[in-house]
Amino acid sequence: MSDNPYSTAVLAWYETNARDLPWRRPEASAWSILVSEIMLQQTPVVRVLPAWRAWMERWPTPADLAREPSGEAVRMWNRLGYPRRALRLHACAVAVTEEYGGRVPDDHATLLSLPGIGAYTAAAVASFAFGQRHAILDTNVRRVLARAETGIQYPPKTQTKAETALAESLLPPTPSVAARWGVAVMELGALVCTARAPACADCPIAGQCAWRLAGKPAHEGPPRRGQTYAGTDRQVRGKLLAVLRDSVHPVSKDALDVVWDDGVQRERALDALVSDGLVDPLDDGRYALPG
DNA sequence: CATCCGTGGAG
DNA sequence: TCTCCAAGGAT
Repeated sequence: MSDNPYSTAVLAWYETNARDLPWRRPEASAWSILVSEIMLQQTPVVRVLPAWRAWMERWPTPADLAREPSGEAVRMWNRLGYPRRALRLHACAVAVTEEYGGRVPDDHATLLSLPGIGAYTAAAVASFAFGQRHAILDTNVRRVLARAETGIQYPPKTQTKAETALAESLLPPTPSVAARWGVAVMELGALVCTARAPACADCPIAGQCAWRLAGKPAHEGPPRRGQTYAGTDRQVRGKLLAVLRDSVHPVSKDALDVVWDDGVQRERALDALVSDGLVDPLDDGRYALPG
């Protein structure tokens, strides 16, 4: 096994162009890296930065977070989106504190067993925090590999086994190099090989990119349609939760009812929030963030 | 495996 | 305005 054909160029590019993100600094704890990865799930770096700083200042260790009620995590999460992540991060803190002596586990399988941590995040923490050799396959890497290797503009909508195999085949043999490679390809996708307007002129592997060499053929097949948001239960959930987040005290049912006209949809959304553990229905008929 | 789960910014 | 997309995970 030897390093893949891109690694030297990509690693050199990363050396010069990497962003100075706080969770990449040498002094960043494994826990702070884990927190950043949860926050970064489907959320842009620029929005995570201030949230991560405030979060780590308030709760520097998993034990600090674990002794808070989960509702405080939901409140602190503010408007980062997908608030179930806050709940799972809190559950993660509890598990790390109670089952692993307050230390973030360093093996992939154990990380994978923690709440809110899937294949990508487990690999990311094992690689970025502990320098291990794991394939990093996030939306950025998928796009880079789709273009450079497969020669298509966009990766498939859902991740395939072929993509996983490809990412693993490109992994440099030495763990420390592999870890560096993973974050470097991700950064290349985030800064150069972007979804809308890739800056091929600035790309260190443009000369070896199958998609570019093929003349950048446009995406084939049906348009990659994302779900619409307006009018969905997600929007209603967001409005309901915002009321609770912004109130120090439990709120009356009336205070929740005003945020959405359609009563059927509103009740469905509220029930779902309760079911998810994001909202706590009190005995007196009011509602609060979970205690 | 397809769908659901928030939010905000860029083009 | 409207569409697309941003370090995914759980079911």
